[in-house]
Amino acid sequence: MLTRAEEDHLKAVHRLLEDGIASTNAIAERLSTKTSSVTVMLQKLTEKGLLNYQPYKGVTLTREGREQAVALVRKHRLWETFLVEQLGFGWDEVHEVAEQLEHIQSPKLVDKLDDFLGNPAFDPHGDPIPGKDGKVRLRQTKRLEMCGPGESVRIAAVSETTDGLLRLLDSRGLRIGSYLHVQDVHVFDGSMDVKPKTGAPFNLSKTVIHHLQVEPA
Amino acid sequence: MLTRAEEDHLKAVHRLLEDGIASTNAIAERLSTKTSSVTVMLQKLTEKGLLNYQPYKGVTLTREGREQAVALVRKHRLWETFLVEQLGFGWDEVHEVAEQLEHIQSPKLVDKLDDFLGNPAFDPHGDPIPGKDGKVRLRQTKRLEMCGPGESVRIAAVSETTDGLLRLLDSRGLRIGSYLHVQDVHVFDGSMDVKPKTGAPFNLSKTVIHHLQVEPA
DNA sequence: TTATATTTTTAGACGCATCTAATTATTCTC
DNA sequence: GAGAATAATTAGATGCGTCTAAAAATATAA
Repeated sequence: MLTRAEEDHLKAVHRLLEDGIASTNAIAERLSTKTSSVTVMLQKLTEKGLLNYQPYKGVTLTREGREQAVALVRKHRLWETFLVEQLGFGWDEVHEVAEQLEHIQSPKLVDKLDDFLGNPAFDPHGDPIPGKDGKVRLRQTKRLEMCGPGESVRIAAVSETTDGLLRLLDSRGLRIGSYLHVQDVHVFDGSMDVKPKTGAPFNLSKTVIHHLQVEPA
Repeated sequence: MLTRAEEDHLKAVHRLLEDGIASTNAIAERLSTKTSSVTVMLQKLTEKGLLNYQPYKGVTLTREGREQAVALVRKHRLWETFLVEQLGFGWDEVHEVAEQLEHIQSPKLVDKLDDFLGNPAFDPHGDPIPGKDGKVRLRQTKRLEMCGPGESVRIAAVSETTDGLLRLLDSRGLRIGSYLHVQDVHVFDGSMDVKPKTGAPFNLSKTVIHHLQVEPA
C-alpha cells in the first residue's frame, strides 16, 4: 500500500509524462517540494516496482505504476463529479477537496460511487473518467476554433481551467454539456458569434474559443 | 490546523470522557499505540489549547477541544449516513471508511453533505449527529427490554455494534428506523415475540433485546 | 572543445509520530 | 503506612518525508 506522499509523486509522474518527459525539476515544481526530495521518492517508488528509473536518465511508469496512477485519476474525477453534480459545488472549487478525497482507501467505495453517479464518462471539467478496468472511452472532439458557421456542438472540455476562464464561462451560462450553435466567425479577430440552446446569441473571443473542446451535437 | 494523529487522539479523549475518565492507558488501547506515545500527544494538544492536562492528574477537554472533537464526530456520522443511505453500504461495514473520510478538511463540504442528506438527526447506527453549531437533538428512547405487549416502537439505536449482532439483525430485516409491534413477552427466558411492519412475527432473544434502543412509533 | 550553466543526485540534518526501556507517581493491599 | 502492583512519564532510538548544502552528471555556448 502506498503512502499519501508516494501517491502524490506517482500521480505527478503520470501527469507529466502525458505531455513529454517527467523531469525531477517539473515533479518538484508540481508538488511544491525540492528536487532532492523527489529523487529520494523516485528511488523508493522504483524499489516498489512502480517506476523505471535510472539516475540522471529519467523516469517512466511500469505497468503496475500506471495502473495505480490511473486508479488515482479515476478517484479524483469521480469525486469531482460527485461534488459538482450532487453537492452543488462550483466546478472551479472542487480540485482541492478532490485532491484529499482521492487518497481514501476503499475499492468498494470507488465502485459504489461510480455506480451512484451513473458511471459518468467525463468529469465536470470534461476530462475522461477511467473505468474500473483503467480504460478510458475516448470521444472525437475538436477545438471550437475549428468549427464553421452552421455547426451545432456540445462543450466537451475546457483545456485550461484558470479561475478567470471558468468564471467567464460561468457568467455566460456555459459549462460542460452546454449546447452551442455557431452563427458567425469573424476572421479579423478570430472571435465567434454563438447561440446557446436557450437565450440570446453572444460573442466569444479567440482566446476563449481556443480553450473549448467540443463534440458534434 | 490539526494533523491526523492529533485528531485521532482528540477524538479518543472525547469518546472516553463520555463514560468516565480518559486514562492514558485507555487512549493508547483505543488507538492501538503505546502509552508513551499518548503522553507526548497529550502534551502537544495541551500546548495547542485543546486539552487541560497535568502530568499524572488526568485530562479534560477545553471548550475549543470539545468543539473540534464534536466537529469530527459530526463528520464521521454524516459520512456513515451517506455511505449507507446513498451508496448502499451495509451499516456494519462503514466505520473504517468513515474513519478516513472524517479527516477531510473542508467546512463547506461537511455542510453541503449535511444538506444533501436532509440534515439527518441520526446516523445508521442510531447515534445522534451534531449540528453545525455542535448541538445534538436528543430523543427520549428506552430499551426494547422495557416494553410490554401491545407497544409499537421504532428502532432508534443499537448499543453494541458487534459484527455478530449486526448480521443477526440484518438477517431479520431489522435496522435503524424499522418499526416493531411487541406481541408477547416470555418471562421465563426474557425473549419477545415481535412483528415487523410487513412480514411474519418472530422471536428475539433477551440478549438481542437488551441492545436495542427504541422510541415510541 | 573547453568552460560555464543547468540539472540531478548524494550526504547529512530536522520535525513528527512512533517505539522500547528505564524512571517516577499513584494506588492497592496487608 | 510500608511494600507491591499498576499507571504514567521521560529519555533515547527509529522510520519517514522533508530540507539545505555540496558534489556529480549532463547540457549549452563561446
